[in-house]
Amino acid sequence: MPVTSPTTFRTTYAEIAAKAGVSRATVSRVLNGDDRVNSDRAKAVIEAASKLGYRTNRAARALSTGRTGQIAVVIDDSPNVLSDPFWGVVLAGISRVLMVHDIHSVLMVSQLESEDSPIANYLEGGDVDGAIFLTVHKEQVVHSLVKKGLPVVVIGTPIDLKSDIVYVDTDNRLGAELATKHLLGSGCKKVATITGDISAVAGIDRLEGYKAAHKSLGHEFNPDLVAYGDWSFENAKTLTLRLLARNPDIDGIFAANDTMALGVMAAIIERGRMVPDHVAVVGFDDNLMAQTHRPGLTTIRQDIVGLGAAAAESMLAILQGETPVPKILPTELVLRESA
Amino acid sequence: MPVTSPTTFRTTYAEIAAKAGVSRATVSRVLNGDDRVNSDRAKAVIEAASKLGYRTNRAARALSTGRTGQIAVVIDDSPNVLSDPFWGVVLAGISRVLMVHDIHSVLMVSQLESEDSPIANYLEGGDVDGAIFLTVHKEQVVHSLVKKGLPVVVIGTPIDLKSDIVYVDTDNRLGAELATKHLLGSGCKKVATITGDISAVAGIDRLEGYKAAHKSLGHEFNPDLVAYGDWSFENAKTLTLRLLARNPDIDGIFAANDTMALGVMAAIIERGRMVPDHVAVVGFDDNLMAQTHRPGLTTIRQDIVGLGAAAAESMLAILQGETPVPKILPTELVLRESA
DNA sequence: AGTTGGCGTGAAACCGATTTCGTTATTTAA
DNA sequence: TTAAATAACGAAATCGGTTTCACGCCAACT
Repeated sequence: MPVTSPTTFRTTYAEIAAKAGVSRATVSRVLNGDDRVNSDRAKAVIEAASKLGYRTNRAARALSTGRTGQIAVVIDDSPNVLSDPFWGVVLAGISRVLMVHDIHSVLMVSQLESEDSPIANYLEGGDVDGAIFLTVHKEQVVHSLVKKGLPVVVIGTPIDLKSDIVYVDTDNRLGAELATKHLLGSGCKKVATITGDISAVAGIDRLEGYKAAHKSLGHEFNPDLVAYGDWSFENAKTLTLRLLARNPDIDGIFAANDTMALGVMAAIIERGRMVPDHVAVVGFDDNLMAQTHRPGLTTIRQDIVGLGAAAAESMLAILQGETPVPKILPTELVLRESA
Repeated sequence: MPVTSPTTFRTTYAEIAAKAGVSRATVSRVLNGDDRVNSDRAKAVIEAASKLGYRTNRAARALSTGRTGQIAVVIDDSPNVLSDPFWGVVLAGISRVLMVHDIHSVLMVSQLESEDSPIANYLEGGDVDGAIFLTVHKEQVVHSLVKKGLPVVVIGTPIDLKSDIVYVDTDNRLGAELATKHLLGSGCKKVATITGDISAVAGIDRLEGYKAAHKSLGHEFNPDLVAYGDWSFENAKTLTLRLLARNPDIDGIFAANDTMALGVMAAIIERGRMVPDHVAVVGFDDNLMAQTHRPGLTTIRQDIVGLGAAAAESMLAILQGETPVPKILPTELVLRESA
C-alpha cells in the first residue's frame, strides 16, 4: 500500500546494465571491485553508474548478503546519562570512524533489563552487524549476546574479566595514581579521595590508583580518608563536608571525576577554606567544567574521542574476523589552579 | 561469499507458515494486523510465531515496502559539538520517542558542505525515511533535500522562514526577555548582554528578547551595552572585560548561554568584583555547569529533552502524511545565587 | 591433434517480507 | 433456485543486489 510517495527515484543495476550493455551480474562485479572484468566493460559500467547517479540500496544489499552495514551503539541506562558530555564525545568518536568505513551508527538508549528486553532481542535480530556498549549495567545480557555470536565491543573494563568480551578503556588506575602522586608530591600530607561508584570497574581502578600512589611514595594508606561516592556533584559535596569535619587537617583531595571535584570544591569553600591554599583538589576526565570553573581544576585528561575511535576500530577488526585485544588508553595530568 | 558466520538463525515466514498450516501471505496479514483472517488461523499463526521466536527482518521489509523504519539524526558540524551536553540530551529525547514507534535513529555527524556532500547524497538515497537536523550550517542543503521530497525536521528556527521547513525551537525571545526583566526588575540599573552568534536565529532572538525587556520596562536601549559573542567561554570572558572597562557601572549582564555566563563571571571576578553583589549575571540553558558552579547560576531553563521529543513527534506526523506546524517550547527562570 | 585449464560472462536462483491477482467457498440479492 | 456479490485465502510476482553455475572461448599442455 503506497502510504507515501517514494522519496526519490533510485536507479538500479538493471538500468546501469542496460545502458552499459552488460548483465546485472557484471554490474555487481564492477561496482564491488571484482577485477576480473574486462576493463573496457568495467569502464562503461562505471560511467553509466555515475551518469545515472547510482546509489546503492542498502536494504537490498543487506537482504542479499546478510550484512547490514550498521552497528548499534547502546547506552544501557536512562536517557539522561547523555547529559554528561563524556558520552556525547565518545559517540562522536565512534561515529566518525565508522562513517569512514561506510558503516552507520544506530543509537539505542534504554535499559537492558533482562536477556529478552526489547533491545537485547533486537540486537540478536540481525538488523545490525554488531553492538558497541557505552555503559553496561547488566553485564549478563552482554555476555549472552556475545555467546550468541553477536560482535560486541564494550567501553570500560568488564567486571567479569575471564569472559572474552572485547573492550577498550582508559588507564584509570595509572591516571588516579598520577593524580594522587601529584598531590603527595606537591607537599600535601593528608590526601583523601572521593571514589566513584565502586560497583563499576572504573570506580575500583581509580581507588586502586590512589592506593598505589601512597604505597609507591611511602605514605601509609588510611581507610578513614576514603569516601565512597557515586560520581555525582551533590553526593561528593556531602561526603566532603563529612570528611573535613572528621579530619580537619586534610590538605588534598583526589575526586574520581571532575563533576565530583566541583562538589568537593564547593564543600571546601562552604567550610570557609580555600582551594588550593588550604586544600588542593585534583579531578579526573578534564571535561568542559574543569576548564571553565574558577579556580581551574587540575585533573587527569583522558582521550575521550580516542576511546570512541578505539572501540569503533576494535569493532571493525572483529567484523574482519580478527579478535582484537583490549585497548587501554593513556592519561595525562593537566595542571590548573586547584592543585 | 560467507565472510563471517551468520550471527543468529532467523525464523522466516515460511517456517511459521509451515507450522501454522497456512501460506506466507496469511502470515504476513496476521502479523501486520489485517483483521480479515479467520481468527482460528490467526491464533495459530501468532502462536507459531512466538514459539519460533520470530523477529522481523527489517532489510527484507524495507526492500519490499520502500520504508526503512530509520530516521537520520544529523549534526551538521564538527564532531566536537557533541561535547556540549545540550545535543546529547536532545539526542536522547529524539531517540526515546522514535524507539517507542519502533523507528531507529541513525546518527550522522559531519559537515554538510554542499548539496552533493556524502551525507546529503546518502540522505536522498532512500536509506532513511526522513532526517532530523540538530544543527544546520548550510541551510540551502536542507532546503534542497526538502524539495526532493525527504521528510525533514530541524531543531532551531531556520533563517529563511518563508520556506516551509518544519521546525521546533525554544522560545528564545521570551526566555531572554524573562532573564533581562529579572535583572532589571531586581534593581539593576545598567544591564549589558553578551549575545550568541547572531548569524544564528537563536542568537538574534535572545538579543531581541533583551531589547524587548528594556522597552517593556521603560528602560532605554543602549547599543554600547551589547557585545557580540559566539557562545564560547573564552570569547565571553574577553568581551566582558572590555565591556567593564568601558562601562564600569554595569551592574547586570545577561549572557545568551550558560557557558558564556561562566566566562562573564570569570571576568567579573578577575576584575575584583563580586557576583551578584556588584554585577548580577543570568545565563540561558540551565546546563549542568549552571548547577555546579559557585555561585550557582541564575538562568533560563529550556526543556531540552522536550525539544528532541517534539522534533521526533513532528517527524512521525510527517511520516503519517500530516504537515505539522512549528512548535515553540516555553522556558522558565531558575533562580540561583548569581542574580 | 586432442585434451585440460582458465577466464570472462550472463542466466537464473536467492535473500525474506509484501502485495496483487485470481480462485474457491460462502452469502446475499433477485 | 440461480445469479451476483463478498469473504478468505494461496500462488506467484516483486523489491534490488549478490552469487552460483554453466557455457563459450582461447591458451597451454601431452
